[in-house]
Amino acid sequence: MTVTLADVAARARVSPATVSRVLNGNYPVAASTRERVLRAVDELDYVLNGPASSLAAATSDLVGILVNDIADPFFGIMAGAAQTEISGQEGSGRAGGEKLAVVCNTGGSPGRELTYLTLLQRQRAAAVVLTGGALEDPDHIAAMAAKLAKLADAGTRVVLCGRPPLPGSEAVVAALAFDNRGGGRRLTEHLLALGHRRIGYVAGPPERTTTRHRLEGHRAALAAAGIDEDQSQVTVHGPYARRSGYDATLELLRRDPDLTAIVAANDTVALGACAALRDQGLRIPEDISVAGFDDLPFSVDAVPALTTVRLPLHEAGARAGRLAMGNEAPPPGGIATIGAELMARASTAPPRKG
Amino acid sequence: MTVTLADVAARARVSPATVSRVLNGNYPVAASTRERVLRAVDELDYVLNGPASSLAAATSDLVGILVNDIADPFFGIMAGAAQTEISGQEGSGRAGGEKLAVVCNTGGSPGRELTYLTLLQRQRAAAVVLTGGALEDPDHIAAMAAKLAKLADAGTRVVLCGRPPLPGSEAVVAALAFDNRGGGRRLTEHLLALGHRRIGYVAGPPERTTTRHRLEGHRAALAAAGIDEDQSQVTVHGPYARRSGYDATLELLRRDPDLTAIVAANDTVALGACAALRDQGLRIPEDISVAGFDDLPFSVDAVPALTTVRLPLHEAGARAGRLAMGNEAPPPGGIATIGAELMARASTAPPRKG
DNA sequence: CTGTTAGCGCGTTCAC
DNA sequence: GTGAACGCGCTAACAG
Repeated sequence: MTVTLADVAARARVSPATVSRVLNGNYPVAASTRERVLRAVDELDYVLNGPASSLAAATSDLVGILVNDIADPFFGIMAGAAQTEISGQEGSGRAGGEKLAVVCNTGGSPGRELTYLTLLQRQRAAAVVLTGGALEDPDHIAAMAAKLAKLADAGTRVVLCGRPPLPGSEAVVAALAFDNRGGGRRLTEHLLALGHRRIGYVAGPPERTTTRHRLEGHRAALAAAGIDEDQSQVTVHGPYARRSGYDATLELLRRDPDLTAIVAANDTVALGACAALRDQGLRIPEDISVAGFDDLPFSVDAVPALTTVRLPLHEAGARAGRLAMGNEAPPPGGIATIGAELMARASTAPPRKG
Repeated sequence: MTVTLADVAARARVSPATVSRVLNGNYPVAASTRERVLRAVDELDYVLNGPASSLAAATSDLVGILVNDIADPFFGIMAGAAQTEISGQEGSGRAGGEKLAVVCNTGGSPGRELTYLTLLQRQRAAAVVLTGGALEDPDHIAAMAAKLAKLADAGTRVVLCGRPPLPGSEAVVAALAFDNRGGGRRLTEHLLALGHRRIGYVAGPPERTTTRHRLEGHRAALAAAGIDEDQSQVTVHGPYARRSGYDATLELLRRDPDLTAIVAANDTVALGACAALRDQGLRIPEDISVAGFDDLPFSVDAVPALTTVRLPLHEAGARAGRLAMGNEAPPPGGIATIGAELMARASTAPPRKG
């Protein structure tokens, strides 16, 4: 039924071992033999049996990329860059020694995250890239650290991209962490410099590193400016979604109608915030300023163009891909912090005098 | 080093076969035995060897989802829905009989598309879902048809989602095609009803089914309204990207400054078009109307809100996932057309008199 | 309900 | 430079 290595060997009048050698290209083979084998492969339309070769070699060419939300370009950009770096730019359809780079959508669920890791472990994946913020629940952290240690132990390269180093797991090849705290601080400093004092904050889901770090940066800037009031009144948490920005903004306005600026957990949330403000008849930035985070492609096209913090998602993803392939030396200590740059645009302006 | 089925069997004082049976849950096993085995699995932290079991069973739990651009929510939404349907909503980290749903980013390259299919074939994937428009190059169509036939032959379920049925391949379980032609026609009819007569069109890349069908719908509406001039003057092709919409719009304005409306290949392109128009000092929709396609989440938040055509991406992806799992009966003839609904919003209005 | 026996298809020592 | 033999870890018949 299905053609095997032995069939190819018979047709090429060589031994199975030789066929294996030309296919893997790791041993010297006479040019004439190699050609004969390749021809037989073509004529028979032979496709290597992945499971069999993985079993025999005790490794596979699978590389998993985990994302929290595949419908969010934040993850799509990183994953795409990593995948390109791993699978190679072009493809002939032949499929030589390529890796199979593959993205897995956890939906932000810790259970699914662990399940995917187990599934990848089961496949003896060559590498795993974890993108985006992590959940800070102690149980989950412990479970993740244990799982990653086991993966690393089995020879799987583990790379973190846009995620802070996991406490208690030195099993990781490299962690590329975004400077969310610094970015958050600079963004709020920008607002403070414009003269804002009453700033609402639409935060991401609690217990996520990304959420916490951005919020900490925000509050650090406020504290440095001598704004010491309790911020919990003007902070609302919610998922990283447009809808959340919309609802939270209405809530913030209800709590404090005198806010002169709103900082959102990310650009998507900021867009929802803008919609809510418009629906309330408020003009941006004349009546109220808005800022986001990430600088996703659509942010520059928003009206008004969104002030935000740029994260080099593409570069980070590509670098993670290279690290996963072993094509780049890990940073010193295995940890690199990736800068976050303020992009001041039209959605922020000085508050109204009055 | 790594613990195997035999280790578990020894610890549970049963035969390897029994362990296999409780793990796969396909044979009756005494409750007491099953519990003993499960405990041993836990104590030993055993993880099934995927390649070995795939080899023995001649099937795998891998399901591939191919997308043209993972950074584009159009694909992200479909892929996410399909993946959820396949992998299940929740996850305990245990990984029982779950499938490993996995998305592969072709970047729109035919070579990479074939490479990924070969890689999935090599893994003996349980199913493959192809999303989005297809390339119309005859060679590529033939190669794809052959490849899909071979996959189907090897027991892999093939499902098309948002892609028209492949001519010459009846190997496909089901094809869910979007009504791009109908949607395109209704959109342009809407513009015509508003009074527009000079309409520019920013098309997608040539030789893509999606591009062609949307354009055909557009032109069908024009023809039905008696507008028979050569449309090639007011049509510009480009990738499905923001930048393309920007550049193409400038080009269209140069060719015909009297355009009263611009139809874009999709919402992302439409956003770029809007940016270009604003940069030219034109107001939307007072000076010129703009329309997109897909109704991605951000489109309703654009300013002004974007008139577009809604595609039920989530539903289509979920259905494709169910079809891939064999959890839903294929439509009659294996082909279903999915409706596209006009969403008339603020970015379109009657043209200026004068 | 459970143990025994064979392979699944390939990579990898060894010899030659 | 090439072939022969063995085993990777598991599932699928068969018994019993």
